[in-house]
Amino acid sequence: MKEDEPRRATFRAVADEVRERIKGGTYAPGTKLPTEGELADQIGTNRGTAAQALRLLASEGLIHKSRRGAFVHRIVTKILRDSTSRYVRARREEGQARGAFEAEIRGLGLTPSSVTATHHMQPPAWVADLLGVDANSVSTLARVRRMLADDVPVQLATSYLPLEIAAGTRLEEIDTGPGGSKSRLAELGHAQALITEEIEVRTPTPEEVEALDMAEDQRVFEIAHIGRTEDGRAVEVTVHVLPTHLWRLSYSWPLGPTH
Amino acid sequence: MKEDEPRRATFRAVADEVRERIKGGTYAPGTKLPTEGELADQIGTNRGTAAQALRLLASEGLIHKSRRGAFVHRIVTKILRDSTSRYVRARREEGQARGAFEAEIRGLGLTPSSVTATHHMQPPAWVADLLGVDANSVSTLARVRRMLADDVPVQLATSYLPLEIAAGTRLEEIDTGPGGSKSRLAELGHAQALITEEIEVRTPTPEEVEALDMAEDQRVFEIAHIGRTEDGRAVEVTVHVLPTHLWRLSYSWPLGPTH
DNA sequence: GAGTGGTCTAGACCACAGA
DNA sequence: CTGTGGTCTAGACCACTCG
Repeated sequence: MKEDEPRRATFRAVADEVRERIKGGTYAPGTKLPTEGELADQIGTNRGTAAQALRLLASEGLIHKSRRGAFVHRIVTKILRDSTSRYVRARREEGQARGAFEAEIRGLGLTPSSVTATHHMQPPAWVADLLGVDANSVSTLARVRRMLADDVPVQLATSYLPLEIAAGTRLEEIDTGPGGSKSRLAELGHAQALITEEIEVRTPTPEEVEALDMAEDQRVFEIAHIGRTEDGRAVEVTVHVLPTHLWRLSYSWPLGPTH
Repeated sequence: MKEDEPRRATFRAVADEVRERIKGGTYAPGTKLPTEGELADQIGTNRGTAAQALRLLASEGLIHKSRRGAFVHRIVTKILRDSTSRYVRARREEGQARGAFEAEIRGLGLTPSSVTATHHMQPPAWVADLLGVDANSVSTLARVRRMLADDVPVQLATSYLPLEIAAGTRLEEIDTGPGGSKSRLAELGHAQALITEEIEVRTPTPEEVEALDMAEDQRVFEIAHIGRTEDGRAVEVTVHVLPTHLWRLSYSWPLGPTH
């Protein structure tokens, strides 16, 4: 025998077991799981090991822990963010007013909601650099959104727009109207022609843990979305933060001749 | 006082401290860190807590643990994978022969290398479905690659090509020649016109933990890359697996009129 | 006040790698 | 053989939430 299995650690085996039950439907979404103590008794180990198993599942986003106990996460499927088509007008109108996000959530049979706030603020240095505005003064309008699906927070997004463009326009209002901010920018003479998105995965900040109701050892996508006009000037920078266990991202593009 | 800080857990504080030293350069890449026992003594706690701190850093990909101790990871920067431009001919030739990957790694001053193998194999069901081949027989050519940067494994990729297209061609060979498999497919009358990439983040499988030399609680990007011809037929499916702590992804695309 | 998870302590045994 | 991390045990105290 060439392969001697190194023995599956107890906490991993327990996690595997519970994971199967969740994916198999034995534990439905929203169900309360056994407490750490109960689980420890059931599997004949101590609380520390049971806790380790649950922590593993929580870090994967399968379960949600609170002071009241551990529960199967209410959203088990992944939401698709089709980045390429979500800014196309026809697509945005499918889901009505608030745009691409609503369509994405309704597509799963969930109910979207969101809270938006706007501020005038000093932008992060890298954003100021991109937008060509002053990094040391209040030079941008920030549109901050928190989005939910069936009351589960699923995304945070902050858009930065140069105040010299956005000040006093409908972009300052909570509802930017049909087509959203991209349409308003276009009307103001700043139609976007090229989009770039850069994606990283990292651990959430304490604020994100709070706002997205997640565990510190989960991960988020940080998507830096940059909109540029025909002449190459960046007129919008949006930072999207999404728990990785809730989303799939999709991109499509045409490929020119390869030879 | 409205905000009473809930006290930073010891293991998090220790992790913060070590993280700072790594990012600040006090601990250079490749340096050996204190052992769990030493660390515990230094901070006046026990081994379990020190281990918890190091485990946190390892899960972030900042350090690498082995039986010989914990070391600062040899690659601290993130490698940029510019998905949109990496398949453009001009870009691929910058880095020479093996294509986009070489350019990405050399751009960071690292030395790329890779190992490739090819097999005839039965494809996963979803791949068979996309390619329109039989899921229950040996219907695809699989090109399996393991890529390294300065001897650190950084990516696994498996390409599936329909055997009816690839059998007996240069696509079966280890080196597919200038321009890579996309160019060979084009020469065979299957030029790709539309690319789709779908991205998820998940925990690595045991095989990936082994092949990528990572910890079980780190994360990988799984990128499903699909190449379609002008008439919409999928002729190539490649699954890329990349540790999230080593890569940034970038996509760009033109935006049509928004109003 | 009782239940629950978050964290810490102070031990223990094991497998594996290097000397 | 020795040092190291991987894991487990069996306790403990705390803060928060609920009834």
